[in-house]
Amino acid sequence: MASRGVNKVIIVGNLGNDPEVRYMPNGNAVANLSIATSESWKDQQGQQQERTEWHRVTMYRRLAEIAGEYLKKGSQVFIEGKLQTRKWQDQQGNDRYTTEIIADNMQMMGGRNDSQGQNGQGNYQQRPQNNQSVQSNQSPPSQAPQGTGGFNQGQSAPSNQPTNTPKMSEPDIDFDDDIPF
Amino acid sequence: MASRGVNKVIIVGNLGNDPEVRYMPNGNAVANLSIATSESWKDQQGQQQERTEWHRVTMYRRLAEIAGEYLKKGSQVFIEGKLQTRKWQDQQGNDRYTTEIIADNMQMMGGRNDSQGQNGQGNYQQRPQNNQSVQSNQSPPSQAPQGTGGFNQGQSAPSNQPTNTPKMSEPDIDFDDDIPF
Amino acid sequence: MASRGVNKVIIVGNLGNDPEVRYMPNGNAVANLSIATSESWKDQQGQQQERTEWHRVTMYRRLAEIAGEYLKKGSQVFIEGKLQTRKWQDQQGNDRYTTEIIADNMQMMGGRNDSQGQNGQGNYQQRPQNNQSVQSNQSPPSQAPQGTGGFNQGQSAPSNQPTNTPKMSEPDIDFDDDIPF
Amino acid sequence: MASRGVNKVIIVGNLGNDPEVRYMPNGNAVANLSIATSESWKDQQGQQQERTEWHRVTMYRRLAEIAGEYLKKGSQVFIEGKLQTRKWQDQQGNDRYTTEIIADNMQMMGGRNDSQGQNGQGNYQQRPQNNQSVQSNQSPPSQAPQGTGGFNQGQSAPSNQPTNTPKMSEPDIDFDDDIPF
DNA sequence: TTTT
DNA sequence: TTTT
Repeated sequence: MASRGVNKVIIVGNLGNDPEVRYMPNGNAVANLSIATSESWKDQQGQQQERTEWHRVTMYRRLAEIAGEYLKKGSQVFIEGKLQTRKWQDQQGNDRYTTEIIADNMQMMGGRNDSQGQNGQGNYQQRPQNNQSVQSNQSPPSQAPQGTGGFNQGQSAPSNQPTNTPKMSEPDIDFDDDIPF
Repeated sequence: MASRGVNKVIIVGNLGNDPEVRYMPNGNAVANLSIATSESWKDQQGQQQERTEWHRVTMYRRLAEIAGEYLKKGSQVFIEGKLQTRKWQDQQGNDRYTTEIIADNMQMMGGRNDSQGQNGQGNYQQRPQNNQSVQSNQSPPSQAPQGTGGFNQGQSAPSNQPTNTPKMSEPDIDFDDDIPF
Repeated sequence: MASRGVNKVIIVGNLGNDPEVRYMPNGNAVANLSIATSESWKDQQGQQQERTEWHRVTMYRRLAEIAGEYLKKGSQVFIEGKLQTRKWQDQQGNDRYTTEIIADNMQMMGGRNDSQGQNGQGNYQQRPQNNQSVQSNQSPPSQAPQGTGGFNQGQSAPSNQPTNTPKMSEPDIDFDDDIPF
Repeated sequence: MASRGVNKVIIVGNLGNDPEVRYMPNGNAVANLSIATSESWKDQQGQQQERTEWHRVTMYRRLAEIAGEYLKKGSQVFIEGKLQTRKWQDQQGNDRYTTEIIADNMQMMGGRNDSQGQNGQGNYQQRPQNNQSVQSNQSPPSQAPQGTGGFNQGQSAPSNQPTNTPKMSEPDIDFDDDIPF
């Protein structure tokens, strides 16, 4: 109910690979995504520079299933979650630490990146089957006072379907053995 | 379950007045807070400038009760929520709009950092009695999927449908005359 | 340099109309966008409910120009900015208040919404001419567009010094009659 | 100017130790902070559970100096920044990765809410030496402590304790053996 | 109306 | 290692 602190991460980036979805013994899904965000700037010499940051994102349950179904390599996605560093042992028995973003909210961007119908986009939040987690942002209309309604609500409609998303950077190959991420 | 879009606000500021707490017919608490954030900068003349922004924040249920109990004029607080503009009519019958931050997460600041006693500070998130809304950030160890099955729901979660969503919103009557904020 | 408080808004939504871009006497661009975010949930009766929230977003300088060039009705966009409520007088001389999101960072989603090549997407932030980094939250009164001319305009904001900051943003003339948004 | 993606972290937590401040050859300060955020919940058995997450935070220049001057073990602070994972080699020559939060905005919490004196609190953001505004998300390589001296390393540096940090940044001597964080 |  |  009460905790001390805020631990929030928000990223908008592209998947370097298709999501990896596994299932727990209890049937819950777990998805691992590798998402890239990049920033570019000019250095002192006026040279354009770019740096790509790869984020390891983990999702559970329904969110994991949705990711596995709608996201793929190259997909652009908005992720909201928290940071979590877990400890593990490598083959030599050394302690290792891997930091991941545990997602609790996801918004697929750009609709179709494979150009078809319209869909495959939307905001999904953790919404445990029993009644756990979740997020409030979208929670019911909390106080929803509205009333009339009126205009504009049509909502605007998005569009952006034809997203020919990209090759993205780096093949992102490898990620071998010992590397936690 | 799914929504399109992200609507998030994060502020850290000070209360301009003690929280105003009211109770709905159904017994739920509603709190209204006026929170200031300010920024300062130097203008071209090198003059120090400052601008204060006042935010109208609304909280419901448990969060409202906690605010009423622990916050007061001058308190520094971290608020996370969403924007919501509601329409109302002024005395002349004109449509008016007021934008508020509907909070779903609160972190009282200012614990003792000067090493003395301790006090009421901590992070509180919407955690409806029935089991609605809420936020995930703090949700149980969300990563913790494995294992059993159900668990986790402990607090964290909310479940979105069984949301006894509420009438909540209460007409929001009152708020006097003409001033929206 | 130092300010008290944090005032941050993050939304991902769709434009309800094409951006409205105007130019200040000093040549700086100002763009007004109407962006929708929506959330859906099931009420107690199990009925699917939806609520759309419309956000008024204002951008300055370079960001405004980019918005005018690449965004259109329906475009999905990520916006980061701060809340700002400005006071104005309606025709009856009554005080009115309108809350806007002053954007300092924008990320066009979904690449092409018109289906062509790949592009038209990317993250743009307020970035002073000298080419530093920037962001507005704390930045000087990023909204501060007006005034002279010159500098900083690069994009909206930053620079913390030469900001001819302002007495708030432009009168915001125009916007018709009575409706604040 | 333009980048693809958003990489943002927001935490509110307490320092586990006094900040470690070092200076680069070029005179720029670099601070390493270890900040804890915790969440609590009840497990299936109704047992109160708690999990603490430790975040490694790195700041540069002015922000680093302010942190060194005003923060200390136990201080509560709001941090906004971006995630950055740097690669380094351990003694066995294995690749290791450490994820840090490169801060570009800081708000010291805990001013007096109990009405007494006043103190060192406030929001400080990255503000390049030339005195512009700044922020890092998009900012150029904000970590890029320009100037000479091996700049950019700026970023890697830190390590707050056991970091066998890497070549990257600065000598970054010390920091023991194998543990990255 | 807060805070610095 | 913090904090509650």
